[in-house]
This record gives sequence, C-alpha cells and structure tokens, in this order.
Amino acid sequence: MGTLKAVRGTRDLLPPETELWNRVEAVVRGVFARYGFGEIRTPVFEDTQLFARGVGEETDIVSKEMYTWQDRQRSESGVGQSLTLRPENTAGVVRAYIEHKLADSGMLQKLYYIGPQFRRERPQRGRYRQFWQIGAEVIGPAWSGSDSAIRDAEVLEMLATLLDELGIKGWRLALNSVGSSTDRPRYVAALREALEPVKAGMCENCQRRAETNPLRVLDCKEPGDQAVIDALPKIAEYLDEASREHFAQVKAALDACGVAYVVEPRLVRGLDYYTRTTFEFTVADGSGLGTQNALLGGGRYDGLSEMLGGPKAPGIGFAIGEDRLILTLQAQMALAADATLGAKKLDAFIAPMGVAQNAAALVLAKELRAQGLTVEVGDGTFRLRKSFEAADKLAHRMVIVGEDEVSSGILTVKYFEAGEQTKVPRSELAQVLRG
RNA sequence: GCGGCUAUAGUUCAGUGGCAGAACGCCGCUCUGUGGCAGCGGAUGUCGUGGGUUCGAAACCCACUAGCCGCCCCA
Repeated sequence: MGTLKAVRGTRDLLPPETELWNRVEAVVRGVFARYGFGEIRTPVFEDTQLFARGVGEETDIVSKEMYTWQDRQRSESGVGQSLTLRPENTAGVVRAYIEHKLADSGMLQKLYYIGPQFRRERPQRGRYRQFWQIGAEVIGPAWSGSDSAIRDAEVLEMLATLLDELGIKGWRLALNSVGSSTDRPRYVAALREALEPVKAGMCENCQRRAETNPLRVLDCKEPGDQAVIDALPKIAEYLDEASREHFAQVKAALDACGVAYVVEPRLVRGLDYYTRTTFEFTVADGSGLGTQNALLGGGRYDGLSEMLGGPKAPGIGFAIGEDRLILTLQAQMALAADATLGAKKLDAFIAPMGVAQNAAALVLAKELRAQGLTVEVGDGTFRLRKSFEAADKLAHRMVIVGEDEVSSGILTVKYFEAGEQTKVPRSELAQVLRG
C-alpha cells in the first residue's frame, strides 16, 4: 500500500468545480425560498430501525446497501445501538417532524435539505457511495391540506422551474400513480398471479423479479418480454376512486401550469413508502450520465409518518441527485462550448518589489479586500517578470508596490487586457480597480 | 453483488519482450522594475499495487486495488 487515497466510491470536489456546486445550491435555495420552503438539517447517521421501518426491510437499499455498524457498548445496557449512515433523507426528515411535534402547529411544513447520503453500491459515473441529494418535503396533518393534489402539482411545477433556472436542457418528467396503501398490495398480488403462468417464457431477470419484486418486471427493457408485459394488469385499473380522482387533479393542474409530463404506467419506485403520485425527471442520452439518467425522483408518502410511529401526516417529496445534476450541467456546458468553466480572474494581483515591500503589499491587499475586491499578493523575492507571469494568469490587473510607490503613495497599475499602465493615487485605487 | 474494458509525466495519450516517449502544461535562460509572442534549455515518472514467467517485462501470466461501461438498483 502506497499513498492513501479517497475510498472507493467517494471523491474530492476541488475548485473550480466547487464553484459550480455553490452556484447550483444558490439557485436551489433561491427557488425553494420563493415556494415557501425552509431548510432542515438532520444527522448523517440515525438509528438503523428508522430506515428498516421507513424505507422498507425488503428494499435493496436496506437489505444490502447500508453502512451499518454497532455503536460502542454503553455501560449498563450491554449492547451497543445499531446505527446507519443515512441512505436517503426523507425518513430522517419525517422522524424530525414527529420528534419535534411539528404536526401540532397544524400548519403545512415545507422543508428542504442539501446533504450527503450513503449507499454501498458498485460505483459508476453518476453513482457514488457518498453522494449528494437536494431534497424537499411537504408534510402536515390531513386538515392542513397536505394530501391535496395541489401540493403534488406545486412540487412538480417548482421542479420544472428549478431545472429551467439551472439551465438543464432536455429534461423529461415521467409521472404515475401507484395508488393508496391498500391499492398497491392488491395490485402486486394481481401481478404475481398474472405472472405465474407466463413467467417461464420471460428473461432470466424477470423470472427472478416475478418472485422478489413483481413491480420491477414492468421496468424490463428486454424486447422479447414486451408483449407479455403489455398484457399484464395495469396499475390504473387497481386505483380506488379517490386515488383516481387525485391523479386526475394532479394532471389537470400540471396542464394548467403548462408543465409537460408523460404518464408512464410502468414507473414504479423502489422505496416502500410511496403512495399515489410517483415521478422521475430524466435527461436525454448524451447528457453526461450514461444509463444513470434519472436526475431526481420522488413521490407521495401518505403513510410514512404512521409507519414511524407518528401521527397521520400525508406528505410528498423528492430527491435530486446533485452529483448527477452537476454532471449534466458540465456535459451540457461543454456541448455548448461554454468557456465559463474555468476559475474567475481576480480583480487585482499585488506585486511587492523586494522583500522589504512585502508588509506594505499585504496591508494594501487587506485594505482592498475589506472593500470587497478579490485580491492576491505576490512575494518580494519574485523578479518583476515572474510577478507579471503569475499575475496575468490570476488577475485582470496588477498593482506594483515598489519603494517609489510606497514613499509617494502613487501606485502603478497595469491592465492586462488593454496592455496599458497608469499611476493611481492610493486613495483612488479601490475605485479604479473596481471599474 | 455479477459481467466486460481500462490503468505510462501535472493533463491527454503513444509505446506488442531489449536505454521511458510526444503534445500541452510547468520551471529556467535569452530578458536585473514590465507579462502575453518567439527561440533555447530543463525536470517530468514506484509505467496503479503485489507476485510470477524470462538472460531481460511498461508490454506476457495471476491476484489485488481503482476508474469506466453494462446488469441489478437508484439520486
């Protein structure tokens, strides 16, 4: 073993890429604020039970992708608590909602988060073991209107606006309803029954899915299986009247807002807590994501709070894969030959001539920075030539601080773009550099 | 977790068994307080790691690690 490296599936984010991350997050926070969301920050690790109960024991996430360990034993209880790095953030948000009795306000809660999540999957482009999600949840007691279709439509309209403001091109919204918490098991049972006589003729994957997770069969892309899949029962036929009406209202509101969507009866989502509306935003091939083309996903979870021992509190939420969002932006920027990926140039580079001028140069830098200018300082041991070379890469202008300048208070400013040079009194320097 | 491809300089890559290479970038000099251009010069390095085959391995073999692609699943 030689030098230490970031562990598999994790990565460092360095400048100037982090600047893009910050820009994205600034846009996100702005949009969320306009829609009335406030930020929540929950712990990165939680009691393992939270995810087992919330996300679902049988899901891939819980059954094989969690980073779980036993905490150090406490003196009296004997066994340490089982803890898990959060694989997603909705369960944590709902846990906090219950714990802090937010339902008692009677108000709709609109909460958003930005933070790392952890899943032990095979890493791939756009899929990391520590990855970042930007998510939001709308949750509240039923009388707050949290189960209304207007909330679903509002969230989807916000996402469309957000992607547009971020400059994501070619996104596509896929929409479906998986029915209420009673519709869904009925449908799964019907699927299982319908698959029993025909599954032998399907691909290997589907034969396995027919046993483990019949809903997944609907996702199969194997051409030979499509005829069989088309003949399977449709989820829409298993929705009760209320769910059907709810879905119709969501679609009508989206139509009214001019948000384009495609109803995909086959869109099923992996987490157990989803009810009624489920959705996914994807980008076209060639947007830098390969087959990991889902930018964000989400849905309604009317029973989650109760599953976690809380009050009845319907909700809807989503999670954006921030890594994938950035990857897409980078690919689309490169495609558009957008040259703004590089670091921004500073307002000024200050070049002390000789070590004796170092302190004076640093004082000048301090003054300029205090006035909001971005400034870098050289070193007096540099020859002037070297200062110029460094300055030209970093900044738009260079300020020379030599003996003459310090004693006279008149500084020499070089403008790289114009190739011109002027003398500026120290009192006017900040103003000149700002221009 | 399964399958495939890949790993050489800071970067992008060439190098099919015989001295470790190119381009870009970097550093120095031409040029002592005036950059970009140009000329000349220099350093690029555990050839991913460990083992094996061979007189000799960056190259062939094995294992491991990591990345990418596909599957699974998902953000």
